[in-house]
Amino acid sequence: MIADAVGITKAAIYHQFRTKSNIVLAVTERELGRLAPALEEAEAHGDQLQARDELLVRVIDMAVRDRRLVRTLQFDPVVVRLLAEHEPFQRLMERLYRVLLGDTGDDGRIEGAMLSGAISSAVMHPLVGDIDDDTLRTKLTDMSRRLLDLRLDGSG
Amino acid sequence: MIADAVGITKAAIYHQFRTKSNIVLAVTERELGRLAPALEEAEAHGDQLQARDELLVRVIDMAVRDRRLVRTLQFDPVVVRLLAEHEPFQRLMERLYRVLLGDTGDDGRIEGAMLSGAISSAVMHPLVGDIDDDTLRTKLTDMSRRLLDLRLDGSG
Amino acid sequence: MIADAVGITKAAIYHQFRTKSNIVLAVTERELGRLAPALEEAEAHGDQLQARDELLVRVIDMAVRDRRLVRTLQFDPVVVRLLAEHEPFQRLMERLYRVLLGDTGDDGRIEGAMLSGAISSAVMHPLVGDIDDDTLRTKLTDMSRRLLDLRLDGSG
Amino acid sequence: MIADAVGITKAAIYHQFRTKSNIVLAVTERELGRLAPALEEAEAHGDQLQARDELLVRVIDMAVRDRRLVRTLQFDPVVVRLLAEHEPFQRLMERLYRVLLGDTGDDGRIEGAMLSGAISSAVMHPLVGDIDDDTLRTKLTDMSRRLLDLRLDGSG
DNA sequence: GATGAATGAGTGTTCATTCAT
DNA sequence: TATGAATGAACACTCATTCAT
Repeated sequence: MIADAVGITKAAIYHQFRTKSNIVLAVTERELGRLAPALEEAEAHGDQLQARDELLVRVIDMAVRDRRLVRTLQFDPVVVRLLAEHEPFQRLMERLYRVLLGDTGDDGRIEGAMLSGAISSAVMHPLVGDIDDDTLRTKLTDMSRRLLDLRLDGSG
Repeated sequence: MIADAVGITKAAIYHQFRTKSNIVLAVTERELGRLAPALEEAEAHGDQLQARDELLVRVIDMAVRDRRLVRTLQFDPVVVRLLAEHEPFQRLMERLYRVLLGDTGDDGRIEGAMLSGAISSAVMHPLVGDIDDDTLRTKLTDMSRRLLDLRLDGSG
Repeated sequence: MIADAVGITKAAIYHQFRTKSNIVLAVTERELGRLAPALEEAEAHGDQLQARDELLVRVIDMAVRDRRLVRTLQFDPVVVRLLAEHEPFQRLMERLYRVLLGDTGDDGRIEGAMLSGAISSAVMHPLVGDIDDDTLRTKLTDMSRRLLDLRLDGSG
Repeated sequence: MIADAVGITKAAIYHQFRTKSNIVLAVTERELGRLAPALEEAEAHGDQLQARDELLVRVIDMAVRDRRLVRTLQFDPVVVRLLAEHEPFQRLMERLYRVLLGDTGDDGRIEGAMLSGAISSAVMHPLVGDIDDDTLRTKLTDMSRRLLDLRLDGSG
């Protein structure tokens, strides 16, 4: 499917990436890399709510825009297992969760999983196709804030 | 895979279930059927928060106990498509969401998707294996309540 | 399929007929046995055209009435091979052809095959479904006579 | 079976032909394509008996040479159904019958079915194996002419 | 750097048959 | 007599991967 979509032969792909895993890792790295600036910014500004919220918005934005990518990263069993064993990816996710959840220790794992599961499930839901991107983004941000108990009542 | 795991021949499975779909539906029906009593109870007691919360607790309980089932129902692409076309299952899920989310109209779809995505992702997360069931249940209930804005502060 | 159609279990059938071949042979014998009287009559009256024609009419009649049986006997590869190895069936067919074709020696084989092939193909043709039985019978008799060069111009 | 017979793997076949249908269609097209010149010639020379007879001879020739092909095209239930739904094949057969039978309207269907059934049954008959190709061809041509009432008594 | 051809291992499914009860 | 459960062997088809060119 990948080869067909790209318009070259399977063998050509195997020339570039020795295995399917490599393709997955390459794509994942490239896409998640786009979150890096916002992540670094947030890490620099430590505990400020606004920085965390900013990052959350970016994550949701990416999920809403690249629904198919999200579906694959989150739900394709082969991909999931692969990424779970790929340290660089795991480190990135840990940093992401630490910032978003405010350094909640080991429990962060659960909250992180819930957050990403919630967002991914929402954007890939078949019936969500009708909803326009803006409404979806707003709704998702709203609920994610609630899930994270991220209250932006004036302060920052 | 199923046949190998069970230790019988493929043909023996096909003797019991005429198609793979039938296997999936049989398992799903059996497991989700267990939620029926709590669901009916909640529906009978209408808008009471306590009934909704009770149902939420049951759902989380089931997810924590049967992690692999949840993973399959929620994420296996074949299973997901099959269930999406199976009316009885769809009706059950709709009833479930209507009670849990308090009849929030069309938006309920997003919230429902987020809730189930959050719970499923949490229980199937590879790193959640270390966490004991009780902690996981508590944490999940807590966050789900927040996500649903289900506040049980005295009234019911 | 047979078991379902008859409304009993496969195992019950295997109790009566030890193999599928036996079922086929039993059915074939029963159905083709119905041609026996006309065949014996024709054999008794030797070279008379009328007797041969009478038999031809019976054969076509049976083919038109029992289209599905004909299709199976003539075209199901398993059945064909089975019957080709079953002496009693072969003997019956030989007698049939000898009478119909007027003892044409070894060449009778070809003519016999052509005759039965022609009739069977005609009755099982998908587009022949629209044609009413009488028209079909007439047409078939007509053409079969031509094929056999069976001219009934007054004499007998 | 095909893969085993050819001595390569099943997957190799699927590399060349995406489905079994494709194999069937490819073979059919290649073989029946050989009749095209004679068919066009006959169509050009309209109602002349000689052109029709020439085509008949070609058809019989092909059937005698490629007995196994004929058996499959005519009698394999899967192949038959497939070809019945393949328009190009249906169009070719219609043209063939129209020329051979002299445009006999709807009745042509029965005659066409009888002709092809007769020829196919003859060449695939197990006991016809002993008869040499020339004798078979002659006999078949002779009887087919009779069936079609194609008398070549001088005129053309 | 790319291609076409091939492969092993699997998946979903059917079918003729067997066997303990 | 009949049944339910099981089986081996096949079949149509897919997928990740390899390799000679």
